Amino acid sequence: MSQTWTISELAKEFGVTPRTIRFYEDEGLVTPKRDGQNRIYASRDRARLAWILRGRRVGFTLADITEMLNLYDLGDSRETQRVVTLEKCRDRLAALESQRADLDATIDELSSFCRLLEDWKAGTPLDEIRRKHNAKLRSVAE
Amino acid sequence: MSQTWTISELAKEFGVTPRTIRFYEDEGLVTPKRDGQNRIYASRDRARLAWILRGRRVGFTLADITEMLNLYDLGDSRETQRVVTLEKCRDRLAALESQRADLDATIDELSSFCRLLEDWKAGTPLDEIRRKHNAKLRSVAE
DNA sequence: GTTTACCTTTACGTAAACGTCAATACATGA
DNA sequence: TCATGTATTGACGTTTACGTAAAGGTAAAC
Repeated sequence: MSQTWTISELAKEFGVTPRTIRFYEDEGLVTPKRDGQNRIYASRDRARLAWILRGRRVGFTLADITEMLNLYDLGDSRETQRVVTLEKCRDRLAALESQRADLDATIDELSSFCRLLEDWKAGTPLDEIRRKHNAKLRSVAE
Repeated sequence: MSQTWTISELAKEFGVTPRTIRFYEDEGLVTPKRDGQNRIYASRDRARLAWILRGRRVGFTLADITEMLNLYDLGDSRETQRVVTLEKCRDRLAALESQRADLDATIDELSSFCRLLEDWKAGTPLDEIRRKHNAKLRSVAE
């Protein structure tokens, strides 16, 4: 038989509270089985939970995550339904990749500033540092 | 003299409402000059606004963004202060890069599913598709 | 001069994503 | 059997990030 988990085991593993997991259940994101009145989570629930939390970390709302999980849940093979799913899937991918561009730009800018701070540390005169680093930073920092 | 903008010009350009920009001012994220009682925004404000909105798009809270902008605002050259700033800056970068790993993983998984849908479209029998695509997807989708 | 079109402040409203009791059930070890 | 620990279901509270009137100032257009 395959492995199962209790709510607090998963909560501890993923660093969230049981309340959070129950909330996701209320929202229909996970659907654990029951042992009496206690919830028991199978590996599917665990995987979905991991997916939800990763989605949350990258800034998606639960509504977004719900939609993406629903994409996976497409069970039937109806052609039109599958085509719609594929479309939504591609839209989501486009959003994710646009977000990655934003993320890269943010990383670039912050690491530029980081290098400026490191140079400064070395005791270089201020105007030389200014010459070395572009004007993009100053436009934000004044 | 350098260019300036009104609140609604910036709102329109960045696709937010004036209310949002005023809110950011309340939070101390932008500090426009005044012409009488009307706000006038310089290029510094504009750049900061762009930074804020990009940070928002990648999932940071305004508190996070405030902290990052404060890093830039370091004006004095006190050594200990600068070292602390550099540390925070590196912490932020680590967070951003960890977030990018999450994002990449999400993109990978979603594009895998996308390819599965495309294969299915081609009319391949179901069990062949299952063989072709790994078990990772099924663990979420059942 | 008054309508139109913006701007302003103040203040209460709201949706999302949980936190935090409170009251209760159930198993288990002392 | 009684306490301890963990589970449950409501139900209300909280924070974030603005939305949405309400009530008014100012300046150009008609």
